[in-house]
Amino acid sequence: MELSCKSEYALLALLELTAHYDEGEPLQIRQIAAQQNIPDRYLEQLLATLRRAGLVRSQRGAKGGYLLGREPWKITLLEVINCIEGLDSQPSEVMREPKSVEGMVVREIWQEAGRAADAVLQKYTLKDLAEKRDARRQLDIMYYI
Amino acid sequence: MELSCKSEYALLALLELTAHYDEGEPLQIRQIAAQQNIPDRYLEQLLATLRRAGLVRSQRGAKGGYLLGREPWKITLLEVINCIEGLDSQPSEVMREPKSVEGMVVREIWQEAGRAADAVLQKYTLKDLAEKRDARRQLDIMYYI
DNA sequence: AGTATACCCCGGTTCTCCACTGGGGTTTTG
DNA sequence: CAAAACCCCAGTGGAGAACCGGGGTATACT
Repeated sequence: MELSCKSEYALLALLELTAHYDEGEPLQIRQIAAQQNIPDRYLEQLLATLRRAGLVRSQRGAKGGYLLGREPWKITLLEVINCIEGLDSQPSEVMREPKSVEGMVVREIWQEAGRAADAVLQKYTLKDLAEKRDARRQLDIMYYI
Repeated sequence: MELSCKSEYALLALLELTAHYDEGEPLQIRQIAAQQNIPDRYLEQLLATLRRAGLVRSQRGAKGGYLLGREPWKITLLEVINCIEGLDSQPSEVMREPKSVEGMVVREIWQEAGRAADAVLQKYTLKDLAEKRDARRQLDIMYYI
């Protein structure tokens, strides 16, 4: 399980949108990028991908920005990484055909392992992640005292 | 879960060694490479790595070659991929520190997903893989008739 | 002994992909 | 109408994967 920079940035950005979900006002790319230490021009591309998948909504023009496309407890981590990592990694898997029986069997095991990992990512939502973060923050304060 | 070329080659080679495990005579790189369509000079490097980890034994000189280091049912797929993929991928994970609380939480979830995938790879041994291959071969024959 | 056949070690090369940057648009608010 | 934001497309630099090659060393067979 490799966590690509892309996926991490996307999750951090969505987590930031989750934190401000109740306010109902859009968050700007600049603010998200500054808060999470993400290159803003790069984040722009990721948000565009997330928008096409409906995970975020955008509001154009001055005072514009981004909002979550759905409630935070209805967006799973699996959706996010499938959206971000999905399109370009699938053709590379398809193009190299297993060509031998051994290859087929190996692939099947790999798919089983992948499904096991996906199951974990599917049971967590953005809300879960935000709650975990809050709990972690409380812990940090206690240790500080 | 990406299956790298390296890992697949290593598994196919070990599977070939498993098939000839009872004979007790070493298999040469050339034979393995030809049988599984692997570039032989590349396979050489992978076998060297597997040898340093004790997963295979080598016999030098004429009539030399490679043998499994242990019984096929005592080698798990997880060991193999950790051996092959392990050393160079870990420093890249360590070097980028999470730096934010959000980053930490995301990493933890990712590790949980990784452990779920590893659990699958750990429950399969080379013997299991060889049996799966044989069962698949039988199926192919039945469909052919 | 000598030679052919294997493994062994180290380095280089090519190619692809990721992370990132930049230039120009278009839409909306004030 | 101008500033602020999103939008689209294209390019670049570096790292790593896949692969190739040269030269060495150990061992079996004759």
